Amino acid sequence: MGEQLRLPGDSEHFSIPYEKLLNPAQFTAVTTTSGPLLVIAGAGSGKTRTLTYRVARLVEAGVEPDSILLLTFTRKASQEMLKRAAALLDSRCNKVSGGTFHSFANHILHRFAHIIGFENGFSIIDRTDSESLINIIRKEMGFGNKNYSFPRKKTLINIFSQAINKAIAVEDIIYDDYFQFRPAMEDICSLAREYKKRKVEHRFMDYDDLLVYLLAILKEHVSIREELSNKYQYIMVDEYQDTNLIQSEIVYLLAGEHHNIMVVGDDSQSIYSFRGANYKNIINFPDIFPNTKIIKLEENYRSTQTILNLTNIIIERAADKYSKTLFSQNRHGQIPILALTDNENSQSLWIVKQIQQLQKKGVKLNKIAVLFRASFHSFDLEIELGRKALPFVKVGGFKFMEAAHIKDVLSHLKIIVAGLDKISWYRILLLLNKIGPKTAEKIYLGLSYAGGGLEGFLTYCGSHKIASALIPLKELLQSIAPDIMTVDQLGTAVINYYTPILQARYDNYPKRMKDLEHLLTIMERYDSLDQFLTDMALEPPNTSMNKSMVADTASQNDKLTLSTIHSAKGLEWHTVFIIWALDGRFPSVHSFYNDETMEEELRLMYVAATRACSNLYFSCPRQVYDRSADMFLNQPSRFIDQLPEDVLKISYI
DNA sequence: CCACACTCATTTTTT
DNA sequence: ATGAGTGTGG
Repeated sequence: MGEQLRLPGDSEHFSIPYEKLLNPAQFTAVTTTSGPLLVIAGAGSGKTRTLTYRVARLVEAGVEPDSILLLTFTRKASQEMLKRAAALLDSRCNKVSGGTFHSFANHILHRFAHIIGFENGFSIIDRTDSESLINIIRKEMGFGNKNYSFPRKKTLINIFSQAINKAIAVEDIIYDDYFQFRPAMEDICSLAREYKKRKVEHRFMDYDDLLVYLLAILKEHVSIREELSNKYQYIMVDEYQDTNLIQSEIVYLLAGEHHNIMVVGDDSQSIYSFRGANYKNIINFPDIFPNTKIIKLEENYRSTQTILNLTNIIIERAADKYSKTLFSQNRHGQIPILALTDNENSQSLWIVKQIQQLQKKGVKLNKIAVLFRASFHSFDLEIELGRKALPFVKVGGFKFMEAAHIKDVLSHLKIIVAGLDKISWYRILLLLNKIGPKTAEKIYLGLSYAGGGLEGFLTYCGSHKIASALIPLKELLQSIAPDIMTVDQLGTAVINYYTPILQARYDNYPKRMKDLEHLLTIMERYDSLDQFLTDMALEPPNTSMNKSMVADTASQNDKLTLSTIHSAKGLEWHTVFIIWALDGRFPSVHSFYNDETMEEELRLMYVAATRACSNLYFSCPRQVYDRSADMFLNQPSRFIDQLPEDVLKISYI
């Protein structure tokens, strides 16, 4: 265990001077290539750097690139790391297997789909699709019309998803966390069963299914598990604190044959429990893999010591953690400031003023970020920024792929690939005049009776009234030849057809039209419609502007960032503003009576504050009334309240 | 019976 | 900016 990989040459023959370029802890992490390894990487401690060098090291030592598996939180992260590794060493690093758990699962399941009963493949449905399907079923089964309250579709999918990701029965989730829906328990459970059944019938997989089926295959088919484990001889998992139970089991089985498994993470930065992430995975890792070597990276290369003094205090209050204290060589810096303002708007104005002053001092806008707990927290600020013509990009919150008009266009494309996709047919049909839910159901039944797909639909004839309503759609689908047309030709055809509908439905259609043009430019890069749709479900672009596609002029790149804290994970800025640092907003009132949720809010504040390199500001209005909780919020966030003057300065605006 | 226009409420975080 | 619920009119 812990023995170093020795291959022809040994260390003096490595072309990269690892020892010189890394600090001692990083160097040990990079050169410990066999056996289980847990790296606790504090914020800004060079985690990405360590992973990158480790990939290069393995490849340089002669390991086949595609037998290295690098699992990351976003595909962007893995591409970035492999790109950097390739720049360090050579292009072999680009052949390393990598991606998110979900994209990896998709890749494997594609190969073994027949084993789990998906002989004809499957398509991936995103969260909104799941919601629509649940809603369709709910209406069919007549739930929600009774005298007790029934959860809305968002809540339902949350319940189902938590049940799966935490391996808890739906009944128990309701009993523990959704007490108000206990009268509807029976209905909810049968809805859950029906949802599961319906997904199989339609060959749909939601995000959770990807992981569940992968785990099932690994568990039940020893030969496949061994084959995969032998193929992926070196496994690395980034952001391990945000994995859930299923993911940790997948990792365990994949590493089963060799235990060459390195996980990197920071239990203090676990912020995804709402989707089943469990920071205990990282705490328990050494128990699951005996003889785990543990390395802590504690030197911070990002922030000044004045910022770390504050963040260390914040995280000290966390109950259960690998204790670590970050330190920086950068001793001097400005003490973080908490600004108390009269109300929400004066908070926005204060932020704008600070940003303008920073600009005068020569700080570029793209070095500044405003972070917040929930995406609607920035609405007022967005208006003020607009007034002062300060350009910004917003990350997180409402997503490009979830906008109604994008989903509309995608639905038309989906029925070309999967002719019986009920979710998409519904969506398309409801766009037409004279067609509501009932008629849509009728048409759907008719076209599936006729064999489904384009042909089924084209041969379907309903009553006169229905037939005339369907004429434009039939014309579109008649003109489409999926085998001959390119992906963007198909997209163009659909968008041309959809444009009049868009104009009739939305006052702001020019803006939405631009989004559709953007969608087309993405489609141009694909030569398989199926692949395009899969990627849109698995790795949707999360801002409406894709940086790599815009010419890199200085002015276009120099924008302020507005971001949810979740979306800011792993990033850093010269100056960071954390707005709404108000007790009740952050932490949110929803977490007041739940210790575990409160702990997570604390970690979230830690993540936010550790994004800052030089300047860190908090702000909050002195008092606001919260209607839903029926209380006045008038205390700064408990995570930064009552701190000594030399750690946090308070400023009354 | 069914579509549609209108109202009101409601928003944590996301692969 | 959407979703659910309600009343009207076809």
